[in-house]
Amino acid sequence: MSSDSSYGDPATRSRILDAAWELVTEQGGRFKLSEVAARASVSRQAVYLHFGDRAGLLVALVQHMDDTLDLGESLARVHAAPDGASLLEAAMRLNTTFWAKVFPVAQVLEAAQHEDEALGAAWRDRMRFRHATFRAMIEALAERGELDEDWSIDDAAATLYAVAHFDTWRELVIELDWSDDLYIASMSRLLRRALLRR
Amino acid sequence: MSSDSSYGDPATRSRILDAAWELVTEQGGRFKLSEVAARASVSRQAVYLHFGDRAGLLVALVQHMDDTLDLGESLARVHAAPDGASLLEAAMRLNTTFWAKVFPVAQVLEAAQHEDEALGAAWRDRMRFRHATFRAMIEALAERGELDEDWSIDDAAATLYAVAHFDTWRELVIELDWSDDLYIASMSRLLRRALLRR
DNA sequence: ACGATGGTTTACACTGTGTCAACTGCAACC
DNA sequence: GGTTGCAGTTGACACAGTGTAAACCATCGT
Repeated sequence: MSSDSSYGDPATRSRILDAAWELVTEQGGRFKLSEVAARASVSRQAVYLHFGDRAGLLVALVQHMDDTLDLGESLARVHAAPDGASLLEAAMRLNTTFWAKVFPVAQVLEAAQHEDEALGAAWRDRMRFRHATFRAMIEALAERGELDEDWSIDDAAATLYAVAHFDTWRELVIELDWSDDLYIASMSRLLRRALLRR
Repeated sequence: MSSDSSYGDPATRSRILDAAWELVTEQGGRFKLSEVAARASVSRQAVYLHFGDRAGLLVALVQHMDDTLDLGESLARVHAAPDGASLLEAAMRLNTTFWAKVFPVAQVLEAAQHEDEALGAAWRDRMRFRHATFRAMIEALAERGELDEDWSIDDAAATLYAVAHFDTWRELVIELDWSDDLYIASMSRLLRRALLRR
């Protein structure tokens, strides 16, 4: 059972987490806990002491994902955009750098979320946070009168969130080998035309 | 290794496949081959004889996915739409019924595609087919002069494909609990405004 | 000197995958 | 009618990876 959330030396915990991150990046979901331990120069049991079990480690990885990326600052810059079109473009630029950084891990976590209760909850929680930030953007647009009246705030926010989600990015940038610029250009064109008042 | 593609009685093979489909629907990726065998009233070894290994079974499931859904007819109806807006709406209607049917299985397959070479190839192949059908729609729009000149055919097709992909649908309909109608309305509004000439 | 804390080492039980070999049941076929 | 061959069964086994348990060691604060 995914036990103790805080146990032992934080430094050790962090080394295990980093090792796990690397291994997931390299091998996807097939990584073994013994490998994680070896990579972190720690016994396999230390992993169990810190994270309880495999799922517990993955849950910790979800947190780690956001911690390494200080989104606060970047988001502030997005919100500073002068008009709707450039706000959407800035959002898509942040989006692609975000996914580029976390994508190997995000892929595994999203896949594994249905195998474990706690992991699913942690992942959904992060996604709710994302949804909220996109909603804030839509609200800003609406307040400035830039959101087209065809859209309700709820629907626009959800649509933006869903379209900016992981898989869409992965299909375009990874599978179809799009450049960041092409992704940013196409997605912001899509969103600008769809959401903004003409 | 994922051996013989054709061995033994097709009826037995089909029963195993159906059993696997059911179990994936119920339990996601956690299903055991022994359960599949039991459900199909067949020995566990029969599963190995027919599909080689776990991955081989999943690959067969990918095919099974499209076989059970005769898309040809539905696609013809979509293409019969009189104008761009109704074509996009019909496409999104087909899209939501399609994903609704296959989503538990698609979820597992998409997640597992990175664990196995052959499975990944099979899945990518199906997705390439999807991409091609969406591209055909964009080409039809372009020929009728309904595609806005802001878009190249390639970019429009890829964007449409990516936006209509599995995850976007899942986030909206499953996670946010949208109705089919709301999905269809929002997505076709998004696409109509973004892609069609004003 | 002492006990608590953080970690190691060794050992083991359990589950699910994949493989093997020997056997059965049932056709079709000369 | 016996032979051949295919489809599937049965039972046994090796192997990997997860998770648990107990005994042990090192170090630090008091």
